[in-house]
Amino acid sequence: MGIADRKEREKEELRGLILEAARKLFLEKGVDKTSIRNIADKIEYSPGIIYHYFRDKNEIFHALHQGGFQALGEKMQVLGAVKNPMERLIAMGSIYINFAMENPDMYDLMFIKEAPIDHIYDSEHDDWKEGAGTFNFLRQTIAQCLALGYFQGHNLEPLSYLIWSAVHGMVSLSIRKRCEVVQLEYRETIVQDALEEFFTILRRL
Amino acid sequence: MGIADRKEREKEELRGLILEAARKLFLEKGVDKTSIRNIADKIEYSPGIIYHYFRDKNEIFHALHQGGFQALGEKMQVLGAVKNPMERLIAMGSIYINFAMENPDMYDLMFIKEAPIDHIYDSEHDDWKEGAGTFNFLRQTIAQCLALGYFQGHNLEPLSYLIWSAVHGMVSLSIRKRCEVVQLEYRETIVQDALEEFFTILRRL
DNA sequence: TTGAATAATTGAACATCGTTTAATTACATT
DNA sequence: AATGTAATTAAACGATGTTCAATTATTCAA
Repeated sequence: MGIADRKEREKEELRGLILEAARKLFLEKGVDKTSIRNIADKIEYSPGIIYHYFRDKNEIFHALHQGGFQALGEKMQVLGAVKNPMERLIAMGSIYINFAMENPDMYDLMFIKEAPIDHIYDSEHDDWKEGAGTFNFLRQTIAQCLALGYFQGHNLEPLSYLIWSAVHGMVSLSIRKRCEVVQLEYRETIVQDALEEFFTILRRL
Repeated sequence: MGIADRKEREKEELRGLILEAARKLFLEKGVDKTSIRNIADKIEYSPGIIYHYFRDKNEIFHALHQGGFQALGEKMQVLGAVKNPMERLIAMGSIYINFAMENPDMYDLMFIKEAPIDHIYDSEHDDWKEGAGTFNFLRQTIAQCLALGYFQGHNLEPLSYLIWSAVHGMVSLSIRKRCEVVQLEYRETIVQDALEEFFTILRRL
């Protein structure tokens, strides 16, 4: 049935339009200030139509946050060239932090916001695939570090979580504007500087 | 003027009632699901009255979040007894994490949510006093560690931010439900275990 | 080509939200 | 008791996410 196919294609097309409009508005104004009616206005459809393509607002931003993981994953590609796992771990930290600081709204959506993670708990398979992939990559690299004798006396899983926590902490405190507590002369570069401290520590372990 | 005094007292009393009702609802349901009308219902007044005591919803939760810092500060009191700054730093980490895990909604309000920090930027003195006090205490302790020869080759301000980031990262990832990426057998105790890893690292520096 | 069936799309409505304001009630003072 | 002031309310405004009956567009069979 060629007609059914075209229908299918058109349906996908509108879905894409919705996502694209949502993405633009989201990057301009953030999740909370992007309303269903905003999106509908942008694509020149009525608000109701959106609910024929997405269960709710959360599902739209879940789809967008997948795009964020795609982008982060692509940035991580270059790490394939770094053979030494310790160097790779350090490069990974830099890429992660850069991504977060360059795309604060997207990072917020991916790692800080309650949405779109809420959505996952209601759906059938309630694991967070996007995050799991990224964390697996981190864990693998750290496992290789351990195998080479780095981080002696440390345990893989908690150490991985700690390292993730450290970089996440730096950027999330910055993104959520808790950095005014840092002395003025350090404030602007505090995330980068703290990251350097962290690298120094990791290299000594 | 005794009457004016009583008026003043009654006004304070109602303000207290609003805050108390807001606090209860907030601890039950979180910030977002606590509405002005909910609070008004609880104290059996009309919603409008709240705006004679608080500029907006944000100001109410700013007041509540101050209470959170008070509570955290009180828990930190015991640290006065710990003379060695390194031990004190470690104890501080435990208290911080315990507070966060025992009062996740309050921690969220204090360190993760956009509100009530937004509110501060609009007000005249745009610094975050509550957070600054806590961070100062951390910085002081780390400064004493440095003075005793710990953490050689590290810089006070970035190191302080890093240490804060690490503990904040652990609890905030947990509170915002990013822990499903951790392997199941470690998941339940991952924050405590990662904290132990962190202590091990700090002690070796 | 026409009529019936199916799908896509809309517009209006619902409940809720934070917030504002004019009107009303309660109270203190003269 | 009348007046003036402060406390309180009810109603409204413009949003929000979401649902649903009604409408329009499209496809299929006769």
